[in-house]
Amino acid sequence: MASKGKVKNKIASPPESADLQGSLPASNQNITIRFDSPLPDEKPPEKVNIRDVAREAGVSVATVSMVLNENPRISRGTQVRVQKMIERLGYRPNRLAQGLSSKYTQVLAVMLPPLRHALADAYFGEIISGIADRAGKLGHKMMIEQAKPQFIKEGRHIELYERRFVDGILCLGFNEKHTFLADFAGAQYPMILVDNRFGPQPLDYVHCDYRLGANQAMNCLLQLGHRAVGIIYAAPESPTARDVVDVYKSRLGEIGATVDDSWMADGRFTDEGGAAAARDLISRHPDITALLCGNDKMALGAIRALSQQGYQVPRDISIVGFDDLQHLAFANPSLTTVHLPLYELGVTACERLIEKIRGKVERVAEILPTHLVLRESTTMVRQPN
Amino acid sequence: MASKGKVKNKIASPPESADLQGSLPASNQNITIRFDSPLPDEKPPEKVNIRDVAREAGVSVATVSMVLNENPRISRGTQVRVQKMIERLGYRPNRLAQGLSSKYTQVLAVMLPPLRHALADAYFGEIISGIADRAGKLGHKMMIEQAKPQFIKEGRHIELYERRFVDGILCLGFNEKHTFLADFAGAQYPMILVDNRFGPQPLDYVHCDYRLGANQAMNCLLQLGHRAVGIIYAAPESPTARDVVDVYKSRLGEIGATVDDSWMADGRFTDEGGAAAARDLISRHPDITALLCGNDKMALGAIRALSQQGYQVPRDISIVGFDDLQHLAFANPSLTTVHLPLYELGVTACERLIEKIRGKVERVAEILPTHLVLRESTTMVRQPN
DNA sequence: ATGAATAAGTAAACCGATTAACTTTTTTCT
DNA sequence: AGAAAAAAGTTAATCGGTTTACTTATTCAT
Repeated sequence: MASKGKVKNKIASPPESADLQGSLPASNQNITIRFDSPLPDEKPPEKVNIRDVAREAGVSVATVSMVLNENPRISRGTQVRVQKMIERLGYRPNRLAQGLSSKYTQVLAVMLPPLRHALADAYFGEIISGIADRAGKLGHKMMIEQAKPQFIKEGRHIELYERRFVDGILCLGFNEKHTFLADFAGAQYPMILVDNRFGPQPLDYVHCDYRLGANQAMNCLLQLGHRAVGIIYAAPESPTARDVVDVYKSRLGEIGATVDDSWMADGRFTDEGGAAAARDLISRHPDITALLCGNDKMALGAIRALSQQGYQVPRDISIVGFDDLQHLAFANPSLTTVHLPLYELGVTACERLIEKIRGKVERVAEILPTHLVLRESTTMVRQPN
Repeated sequence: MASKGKVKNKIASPPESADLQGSLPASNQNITIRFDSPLPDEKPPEKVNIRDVAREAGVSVATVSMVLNENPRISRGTQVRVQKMIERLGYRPNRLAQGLSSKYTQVLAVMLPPLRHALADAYFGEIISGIADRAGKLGHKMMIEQAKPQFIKEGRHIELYERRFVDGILCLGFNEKHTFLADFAGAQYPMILVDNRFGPQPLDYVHCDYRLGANQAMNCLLQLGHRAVGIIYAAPESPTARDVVDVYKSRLGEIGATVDDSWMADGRFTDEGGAAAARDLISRHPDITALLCGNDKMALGAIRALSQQGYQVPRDISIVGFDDLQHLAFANPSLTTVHLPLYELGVTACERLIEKIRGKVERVAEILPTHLVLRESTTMVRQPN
């Protein structure tokens, strides 16, 4: 039993790794030079292929291949012998050849919307980290694509499969406005929509429980006595974003608070959008006491805008965000926010995608729980004196 | 596409349709749908390969291949005829096969340090955006790898080439402490170090002109009358980071200002690191009037720490950063900073790498100019009254 | 005219794996 | 003991391109 410590998939938590000691790959230690080679073995850049291994090990090419793929048809003895030779020769199977003759490329693509800073975004970054880690662990590589209009128009997203660049795609940051997603409907090509659903077609998805999150946020605000609560939302084309608005409305409705569009403003997911939305809301409702924000960036923008107008957070207005981005934990005031398990979301989406690739047929529709992180940007409503 | 009428297979779909879909690849002839669909948009999932194209176009496989590769040996007439057939059949060359028989995979890797949020970092994001855009334009795909210690230890960075995953690698965010970089020295495998140099070996690199940037920053501060200037640096193992410190020291030295280690603090490139460093410096030198920061994040941390201690920026202390990250232009106060052409850096690095891949041998050692962006975090030194 | 050079294609050998079908040996079952 | 089944390999076809060497038809220069 070559117990390779095959760790079964747990949803791992983010690694701490900061220290990187690039130790030189000390070339295989078992070099055991028998004859007196005066020169320390220079490296002949001869690329060794599967045939070389087969010849040296005295078996057929097929056997080597089967050893490589851990085919149980090979006996333990041969397995070990061939493995030894593989290491001795430093053989690395050519992935192009493997992909050509097998069904899989072992590559996934992460598709991002064509936003200017999608690649620098903490929200995406967190999800992608999860994807990258799990993909690596499962022996897959990860490509990044941005779905520019031109790219889609030319059908390059489908080309990704057809030309055998990738086995599957994870789509981040899209919504129902992105109609090209329907191209993935036939189950023809493995794709998983991450952190959203898609109404028009039953696509596979994994997303955070925005309804739960919204409830947690509203629980918090309501328990603190807030009744005049505004919302800064974004992307009404996004089902998960609508979930938040729905919950917001119904929770306020339940307690008989007025809730109409004048309490809602679109912050377009951005910093400045959030700021503008906050200014809007405060001017329409000077008596507003709390703000629910669709993401942390907008929450931050709102806080900034409000404090520039002389309001203090949380004394005058409480703010709750969504995301729980790391670097905002240190903001001032630090942000009360709904924690989205973004890293785990990436991990899960990646796992499901690979299962799909391997042939699993069940529909993927998974929803991960959120929780509220209470920090400084919320407090009890001020009693009107 | 237009008519969404026909809902695709629900679980319980009529046997008839299931039958039609599921089986018999036998008659790949047009299954002329008699319904009201005017265009028999048959979607034969038959994968068409180069042989099919050759047969249909009445030429040899070699000719098709040459058309694909725009080989001038093919006459204009044939070229057009074959191209037409390629489009008619919707042929897409299999990249694995292309890679296997040609020298190139058309894939690049971006290697990042194993920092927890490397993928969510605005600095990396900006560079990667440039890389992605240019790579796409030049017909290359982009992979992302994080150089975890284990990854390096197992020699997987070299494996990337040996197994033909990629043609070349761009290394971001590494410094001289990352000794594995020496593995790329032999010019054996195309690699370009981005935004740094590497002392121990003559590696190819492209980086921003940190010396110029530091001079621009110091010009600004000195012209504003500052003499008591501290510096928050990071990663002394990084040549470009040392450039900044060098310039800082020599510029202050020139005007006879005292400059020793007590004016310098390591902010580890992070927000909190910058804050801690600022607190340190201010306690050691309460009379400090300006702070040069190695990046925007540390500058922001410093501003926050200082204002928490009752100092006002820029009234009491001027701050200059490095990077010019987009989302910081809206900070309060907005940050005076040295603009690094990160997007262009990515573009350039990508171009150089692809040239290397194509066989160019000259050493790559390019340095891109910076400029100062004057905003609100700097002002004239207060006259000691 | 005529041999040489050029243009435009083609045939076939690769590239380096996987895998279906088959063979040979060893076990198992009755 | 003898037939059937399982175990452990091997052979050869295949994946889908690129590229070298070779062929044939033209064009060119003298």
